[in-house]
Amino acid sequence: MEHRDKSRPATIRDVARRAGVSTATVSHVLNHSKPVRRDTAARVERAIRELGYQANTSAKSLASGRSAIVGLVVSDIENPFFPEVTRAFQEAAHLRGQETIVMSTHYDPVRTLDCIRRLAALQVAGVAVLTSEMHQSAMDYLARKGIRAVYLDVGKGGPHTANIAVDYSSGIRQAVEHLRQLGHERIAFISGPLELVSLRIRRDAFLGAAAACSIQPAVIESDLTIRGGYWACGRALSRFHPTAVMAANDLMAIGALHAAYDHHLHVPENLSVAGFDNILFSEYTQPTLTTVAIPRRELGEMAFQALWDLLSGENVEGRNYCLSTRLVVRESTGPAPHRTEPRRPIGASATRHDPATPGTNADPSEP
Amino acid sequence: MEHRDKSRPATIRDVARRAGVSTATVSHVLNHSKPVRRDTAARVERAIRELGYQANTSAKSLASGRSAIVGLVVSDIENPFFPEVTRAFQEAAHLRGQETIVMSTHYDPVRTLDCIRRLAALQVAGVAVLTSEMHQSAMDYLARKGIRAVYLDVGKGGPHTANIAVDYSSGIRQAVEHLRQLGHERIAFISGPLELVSLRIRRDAFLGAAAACSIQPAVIESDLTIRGGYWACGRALSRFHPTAVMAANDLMAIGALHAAYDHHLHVPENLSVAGFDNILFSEYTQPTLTTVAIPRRELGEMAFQALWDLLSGENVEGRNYCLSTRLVVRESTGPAPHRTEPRRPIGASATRHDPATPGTNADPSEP
DNA sequence: GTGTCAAGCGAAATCGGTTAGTATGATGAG
DNA sequence: CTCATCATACTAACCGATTTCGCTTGACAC
Repeated sequence: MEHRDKSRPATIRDVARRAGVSTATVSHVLNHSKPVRRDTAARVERAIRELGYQANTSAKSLASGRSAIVGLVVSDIENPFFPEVTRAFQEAAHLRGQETIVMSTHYDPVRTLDCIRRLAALQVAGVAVLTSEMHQSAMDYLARKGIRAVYLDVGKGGPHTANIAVDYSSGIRQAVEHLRQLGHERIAFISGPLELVSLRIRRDAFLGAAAACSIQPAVIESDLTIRGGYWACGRALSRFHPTAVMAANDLMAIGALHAAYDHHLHVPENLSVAGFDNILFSEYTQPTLTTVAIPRRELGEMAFQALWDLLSGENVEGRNYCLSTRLVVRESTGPAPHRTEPRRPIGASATRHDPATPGTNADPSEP
Repeated sequence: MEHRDKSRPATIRDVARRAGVSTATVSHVLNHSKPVRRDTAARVERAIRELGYQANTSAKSLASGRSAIVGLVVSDIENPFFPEVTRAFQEAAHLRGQETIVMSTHYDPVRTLDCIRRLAALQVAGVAVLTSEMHQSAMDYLARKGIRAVYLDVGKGGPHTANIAVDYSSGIRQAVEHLRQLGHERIAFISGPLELVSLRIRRDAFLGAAAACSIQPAVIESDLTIRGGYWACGRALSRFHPTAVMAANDLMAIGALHAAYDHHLHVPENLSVAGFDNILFSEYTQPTLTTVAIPRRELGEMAFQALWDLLSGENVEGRNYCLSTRLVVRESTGPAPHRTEPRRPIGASATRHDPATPGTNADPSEP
């Protein structure tokens, strides 16, 4: 029971007075910034406990020039991919006594810069930018301000910056080879907007793998949403006649699943579908989705770890980290329909439910 | 081109010097805290622009006693329900120049208190606690520290606190009545852990509505996950033989959909399924999910608005806000199977994929 | 011309920490 | 016994804003 309780919170001076030491000593006990004799430290700690003292973070960061807050910039917090990354990052940060401010850019480079500016104004110690949608100016800005930064998929780390490279190719190659082994020879790739760096990378990985397997590829650009995947798959089916489609993220793959359904195509008997990301829901679609997993928890943890290394080491030249991806085979991929057979069965026998399902489109057959 | 650029960032003193005024005046121009003559203000603003001055937030919050950061505490950032709420909140906050720190409690009251403590240490101006899983002590803590707070579903707002009440009952009643009109008389309710306040509220709403419609209810407790919903639905089917199940959230409803599938039950011909939350994916399940929508954007915006009112007004007695829910009918609910017929069809004719059985079920029309 | 009042502005204290630089006492060597 | 040396702890100058209080000035009434 402290009489201070009812007035304002205890300050470092209160603690110092009660422990019979100076504020400097209290500070050193708190931060282990200089050795303090055991018994002195004990007295200080006791005083801290008795007063329920909690350091004022504003004062701390004003005096020290850095706050105990780090920034995390992601593309889209509503894409189920990111909350998991965020959580892992945040938990790792918490273990080091750092709080995290999360900001979402919605894939817009201008917003990315805005977020970075706002974070800089908060005196954050460091920033992890887990979106590739960003102009060079954003990186320059952080470098100029001396703010440590971790990036995703953007070249090499430099001084005060690290980079995490996701090895999209390996997972995508696995997926393509998997499809090839199942006999697929025409595969459509549903990409996201190709002005986005990370999507160009995925597309190129796909094209590379396809070439290596002598598969005939097609690329359709869409917008990363379920609707976009639906639309793109419909388009691919009518123009390209693939036996399999692969989407650049799971949301679009889910859209593709629906498109197949509306085209009276069984998945995987008549059409194989593969996704990318391995979001939680990919395990619960009908049929469950074959997809390329990118380890989200690891990504979040690695991002913070990289940032922490930059923060704690002096002049650490930024390292480069790498994260691999791998194929997860589920039900949505299967053997390619036999070549000589028509790929699309006719009539009700292909429908999944009651044929009167609304939204059923006319048979999208092509010449 | 400022020569300061290469040294340290400009301070308020630099601005004052350049504008030929005192720091006090600069501060007043910045915060409109006192009237300043137009031409003086113009000089100050010009200096600010020329120096690229950005106020140091740490200093600001140290001096003023509050930071421009607000806290948002949610139950589970990985549940797709919350990112959307978060985003709306964050955008509303941004419009008022506030940054947001989001923390996730995973439905654990102890963590909730921990989050609140950490936020308090950051001198946040206010906190929105959008989880009901919290002990009284957490609210007391905030009250004692004088931190403005907005709560969800916990009684009335008090001094410096507001409350948002979600009207679960209306949406749930709509759902129950909807099912009753379709002829359902035995409905199982898949609840989440009943030690959680918000789930007791939902269960009670369900039981109340069921009683009013003379429906025979059953309640099964589960854990809010897809797996949990799967398990609970299986259990309900074997023990209670419902013609419809309603889940306390969409994730469990999705699990129920899968359970029905594995029990060879068509949805909705043999079993109707309804969810709660209207998460994005409920629109893309197979079949699409009938569910009770709770307006997420509105919730986020309302939460911030309530907080802002508490922050800007003096001594505003906390208001009570209310948010209504409404039923969204999709494909997963349909007429109850005819009473005199067996509820569970036998054999392959009930499977989803085998198409050879159009019209397998009796005409579900009622007498 | 004088008194009153408000508006506009500045000097300086303040917020609660950090951290150089310095003082103190104990210890050991010469 | 004296003087470095070392380990500890203190003094006090910051960090960059806000905010109180008092001073100057000009407008206006009488």
